[in-house]
Amino acid sequence: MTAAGAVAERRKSDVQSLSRAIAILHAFNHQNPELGVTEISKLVGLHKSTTFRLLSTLISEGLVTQDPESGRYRLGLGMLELAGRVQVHAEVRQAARPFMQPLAQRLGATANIAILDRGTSFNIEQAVPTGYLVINYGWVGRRTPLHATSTGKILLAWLPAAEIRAVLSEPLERYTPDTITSMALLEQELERVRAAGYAVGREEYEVGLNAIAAPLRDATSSVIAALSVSAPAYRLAAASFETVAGELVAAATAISRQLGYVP
Amino acid sequence: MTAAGAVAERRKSDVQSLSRAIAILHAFNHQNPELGVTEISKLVGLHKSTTFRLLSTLISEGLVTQDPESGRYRLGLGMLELAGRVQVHAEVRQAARPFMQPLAQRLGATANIAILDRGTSFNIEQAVPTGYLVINYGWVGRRTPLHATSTGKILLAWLPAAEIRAVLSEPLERYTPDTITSMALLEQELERVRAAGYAVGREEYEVGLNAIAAPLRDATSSVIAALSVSAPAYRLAAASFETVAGELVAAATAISRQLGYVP
DNA sequence: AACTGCGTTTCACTCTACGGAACAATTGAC
DNA sequence: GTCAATTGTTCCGTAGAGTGAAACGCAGTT
Repeated sequence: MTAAGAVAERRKSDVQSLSRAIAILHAFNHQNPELGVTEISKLVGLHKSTTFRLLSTLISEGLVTQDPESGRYRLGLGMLELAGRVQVHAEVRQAARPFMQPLAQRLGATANIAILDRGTSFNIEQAVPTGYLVINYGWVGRRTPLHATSTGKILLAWLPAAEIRAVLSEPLERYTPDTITSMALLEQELERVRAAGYAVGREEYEVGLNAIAAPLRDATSSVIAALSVSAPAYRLAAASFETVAGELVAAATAISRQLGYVP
Repeated sequence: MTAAGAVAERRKSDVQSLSRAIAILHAFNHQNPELGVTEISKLVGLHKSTTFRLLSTLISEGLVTQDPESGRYRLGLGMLELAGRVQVHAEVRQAARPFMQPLAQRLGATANIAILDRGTSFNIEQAVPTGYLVINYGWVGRRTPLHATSTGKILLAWLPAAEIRAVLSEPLERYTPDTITSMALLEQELERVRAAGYAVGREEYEVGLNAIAAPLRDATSSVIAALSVSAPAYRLAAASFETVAGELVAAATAISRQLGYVP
């Protein structure tokens, strides 16, 4: 495992300076939204001078901005501009959108859509309910571990057994006391998910956060994404899991139909 | 004016390969969400071989994906991942968010927040009403011209006269028959905006699309962003402008208060 | 079958990106 | 107040990384 943010091992066909620049971009995360040149150069493992030159270029292209007072760096608006043009899984997002806000509103929970990408559950769409102070905003673009989230379980459950093991090659990391860290237990859990048609996450990724997820299927009946609702445990309590799951599965099925799925 | 997507003139301190790679990223836009190597190389003005190498690197870093069948390229999920970490104007976005969806819902219009960036009105946040088929989704990250949009007028109106002229150095482009293309008329319009406290866009950017915008102010009373609602002209008709503006200004004031503004 | 387009690979050359060193400007310690 | 240790930034000679011409294999047309 390479250090977080460090420039990855270079494939010889790759353009070095570009790989390094992207490593710099990845140095900015939710813990470090603002960094200095020296700080970045240490994180990424580059010479200070090289880091500075790459940063300067990123600035003149708008992908990074510099605070004029502190001199520190942040990701810039150009990033948003480019992200708005991402069309990946546009069909799913478009089909799901009309259903998500009403679902979130009625359940008083944050609704998310996640897909399987590079061995993680990747959130591509979100809707939040209005009128609540405690909501999980800003999950679009975030990756979450497959074994510790309800969406992850959905994305795993209908995969061929061989692929499941391939995806979970690394040991299952523990995030909370309730995280499933044993492969055997996880396989039992996935079996339950397949039988029930939905997955539950009981404070397995963050303490105090519960979630339920259901599969989104396309015309070939394959599971292509997971629709989830999540909320603080006191609002999405274990007692209500079954009724919430009913509504969630109904919404997921409606979206799947839009995608050509015939039950 | 350089051709759209073409690699900009290079500042000698910039890292060439990186600037070129970002030019490639910008070749993907809403008209061209999917491109081939040759196509990109022509758009950006680079050798096909160079384009290919840069694209390969962008792929291995996740910023671009390639359709395995067609072999064509698109922007990848890594773009979303990085965009989710953009913290620019986070205070405004956070303060505005709780007000936007309800506002959008009650008015049956799309709500947007835009800031002034690089001589354009840049959308940084959006909320859409549920229950409508015709809505303008996906405007986050989009730039719109200052002289042809309601948000643009707001962002201009309270700027020092010198800065207004600096920002509008280029001739005012026409987008629809109703676009204001004369500087004199625009200045009259801005005077009206200052007097009324809100701005109107009457099919000046897209035919059939109306919008109203109001200023968001911070603790120093400066206008830092614009809050707008927009909808098809038949839903947001001229007759309702005044009442809608009332609600909009009320919401904008409430958000401004969150930002420390004291009226 | 020849042709034209595509995405991809190879390779020798040269220009470009690199990193050591020095810069001015802050910051913090004493 | 001074000194030392940072910071972000600039300069420059060198080496190696990135470049672009050419050719590749493969589809789809003509």
